[in-house]
Amino acid sequence: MSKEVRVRYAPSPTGFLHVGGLRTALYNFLFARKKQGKYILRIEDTDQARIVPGSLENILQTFNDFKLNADEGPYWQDGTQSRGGFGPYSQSQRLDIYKKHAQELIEKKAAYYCFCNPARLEELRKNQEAQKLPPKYDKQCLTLSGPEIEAKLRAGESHVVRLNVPSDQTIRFTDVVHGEIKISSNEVDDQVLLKSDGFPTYHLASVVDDHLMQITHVIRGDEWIPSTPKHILLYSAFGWESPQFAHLPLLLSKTRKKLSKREGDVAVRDLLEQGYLPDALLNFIALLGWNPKTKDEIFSLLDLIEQFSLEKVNKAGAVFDLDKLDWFNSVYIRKMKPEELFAKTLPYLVKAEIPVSMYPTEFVSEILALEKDRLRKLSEIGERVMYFFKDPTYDAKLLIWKKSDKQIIIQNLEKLLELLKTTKPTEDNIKKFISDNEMKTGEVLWPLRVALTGVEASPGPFEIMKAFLVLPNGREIILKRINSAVANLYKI
RNA sequence: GGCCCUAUCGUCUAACGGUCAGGACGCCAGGUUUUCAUCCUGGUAAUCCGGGUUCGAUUCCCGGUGGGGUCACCA
Repeated sequence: MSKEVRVRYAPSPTGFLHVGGLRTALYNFLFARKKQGKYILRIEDTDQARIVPGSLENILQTFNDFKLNADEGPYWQDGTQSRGGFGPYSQSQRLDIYKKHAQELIEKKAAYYCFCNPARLEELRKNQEAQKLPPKYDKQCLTLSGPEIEAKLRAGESHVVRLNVPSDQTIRFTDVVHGEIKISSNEVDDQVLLKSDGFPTYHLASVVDDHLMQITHVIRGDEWIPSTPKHILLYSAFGWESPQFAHLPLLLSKTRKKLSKREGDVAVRDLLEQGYLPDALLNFIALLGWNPKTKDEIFSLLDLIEQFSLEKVNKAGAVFDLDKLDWFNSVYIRKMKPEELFAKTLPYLVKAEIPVSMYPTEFVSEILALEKDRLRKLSEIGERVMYFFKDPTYDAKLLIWKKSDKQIIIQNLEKLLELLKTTKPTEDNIKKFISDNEMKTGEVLWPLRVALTGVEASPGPFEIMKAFLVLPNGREIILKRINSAVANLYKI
């Protein structure tokens, strides 16, 4: 019986969640669910200067939107409280734990006090760069004697605690996705573990927490590979067993650079605001760097859990391509139930300043049903349906179908107006009218559609009229628009 | 620059060492439609290069090249 799988996603509250972070969280979540283990959310707020107020709430809100809720971690919308038996889950509330462990490392000679000031470190680095050497701390403070250290500490000198990296060792670990990775310890810097403000750096905090929280698999981005040796060193200094590491291929921008918060459109919140559906985004993102080797590509969260395995994660970075996301999104929009489409689209109609509340629900539902197959993002809805709410303005030449004759178009529309005085504008009636008068369908339906919409591409005229007829004054609107089309035609 | 990771269509990717190198998005063409979208048909397009190993390399090994990441008292 192997022990329970425990994984974590550990964001720092320094800004909005971006798609790379979302994917890392998703893989952690999927792996935990697949293995019937626990998914833990831990907040890495050890850099006081970089904390952005409100970003924690924002991150929690975003996960909630995706239904990627953690089994343990801070409560949603309340980062100060924890649930789960390994809390607190915010590192800023675990300072004494890190201090204690740093102390332990010092006693074991695996770490040491360093009193060097920033100016000296800066100079050291400059010299090394000038000599084309890799910048590393020179272990000067390691030569300090016990009494010297005592005196400095008593005098309250500012200090940090550094990892004492041994020389000439090969540090190796087996990565679940990359296989064996090895690095010479000579490449590893004496990393600061405890900062002068008493806060730990990522390296100390994450190793201590991962151990204390009994994390079995560390699933994180590839950018962490170079610092993993430091973590391995820490685990062995403490005498702890290392968790399994799985480093995920990076998500790249179109320019093949690591996706960063500074680049537009990668903030998950922005994508949601543009009307990408959480399920579509999750589906798309899941397939970036992993795939279940099936023919189908449409997966619900449940499907993903069932299919997921770390062994199928690829090694090379993947470009985040909006085109394919658009396609996924349109697939998910088409699958939506009418009520759901209505609810999710409403905010976008309001944003487009369409006075939805002044119209019958049935009317709005009707027009949404018409646009459903055509939408790629919910944010497009406003401009697409505007003609239902506002008489269109358009170039009258658009009314003339292909190379047909203007006079014929005018004639046809006038005859149609005559008919509609006494007949309902339904598909059956108009089709009968067209065949009775031996008209070319294009010479009636095209101008009719343009008269109603003013645009080159839209749903068909019958469907549009059917929607209008839901309105008490629908018939008048239809007649008015045809009339004005005829008037416009006379002017050209 | 050092170190590390990586390499199949434009993009996401599939292929026990033996396939006409497959699928999806995009794009193009055709069909359906008054138009658009949906839907259906078809098409376009890839194994980075050079050495090995092997009867046989996309696949294994080495080198090169390209790309990326990382070198903080940030994560």
